[in-house]
Amino acid sequence: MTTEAEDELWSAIGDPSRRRVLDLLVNNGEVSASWLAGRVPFSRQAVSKHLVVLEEAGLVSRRKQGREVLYKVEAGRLDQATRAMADLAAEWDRRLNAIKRLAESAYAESKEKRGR
Amino acid sequence: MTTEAEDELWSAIGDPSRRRVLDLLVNNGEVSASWLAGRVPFSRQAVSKHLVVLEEAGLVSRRKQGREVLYKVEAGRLDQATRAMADLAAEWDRRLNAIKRLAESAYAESKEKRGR
DNA sequence: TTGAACTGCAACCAATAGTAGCACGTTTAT
DNA sequence: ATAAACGTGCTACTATTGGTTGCAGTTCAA
Repeated sequence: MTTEAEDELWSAIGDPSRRRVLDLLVNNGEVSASWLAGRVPFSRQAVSKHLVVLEEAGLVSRRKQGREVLYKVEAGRLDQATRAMADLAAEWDRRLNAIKRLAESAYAESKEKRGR
Repeated sequence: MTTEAEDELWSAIGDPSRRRVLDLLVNNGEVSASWLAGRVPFSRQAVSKHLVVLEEAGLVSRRKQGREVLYKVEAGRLDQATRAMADLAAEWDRRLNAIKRLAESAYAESKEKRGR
């Protein structure tokens, strides 16, 4: 279930700081590291490092324009990532509900025995 | 959007090792740290530390029985966590699709102009 | 009662998120 | 044309944290 490639996606998105950066990119299109740094409680260098990680995970791409570098979200890859997240969530839900039903039927059975 | 309490959930689930531990707990009910350590590529102490984090995030609870300590998933809290994950994924999807539609209509417009 | 199993605690190591400072390239203004 | 200003990247440094080993304390069983 937890493959290595998916782990890269998870740890990219799992980090709170990177999630903030990603969220800013999703909502603002194509922007620079400095612009992002102005909207986030840590330095430009930290933003830049996170962008490297996100780029290695394929979640963002860069484009140099003059003296600045613009970053944007790779929609397809992010879609794949959110799908994986939703899948795991659904899988856990499924298991937990199965266990819950087991517990309820066990309770009903014991109740029946007590009543006998 | 990204509150502090939710960040605790995310970084709890975002870590690959913790996700493996959680997955084992979801699939096996109530088990001990040593049992978990036997099914995971790191030591019992590492498992134990992860369980502390998961417990502080409210995702698991502990129960002492004789000389061993049994852990189990707190279904309600995990449900809340997976819901938050799905919500963020949906939100990103929504934004990306909106942007995609914008781009397509802009393309159609430029095409129309070129054809004129 | 002696030994084995399970846990918790402390010390230590390695990786990484964060910082600050400097050097380099590009734009802009005088 | 040249200097100032802006944006970026690189390096060194610190702090946090995931991981390890070793040891001591409990509980169960022979």
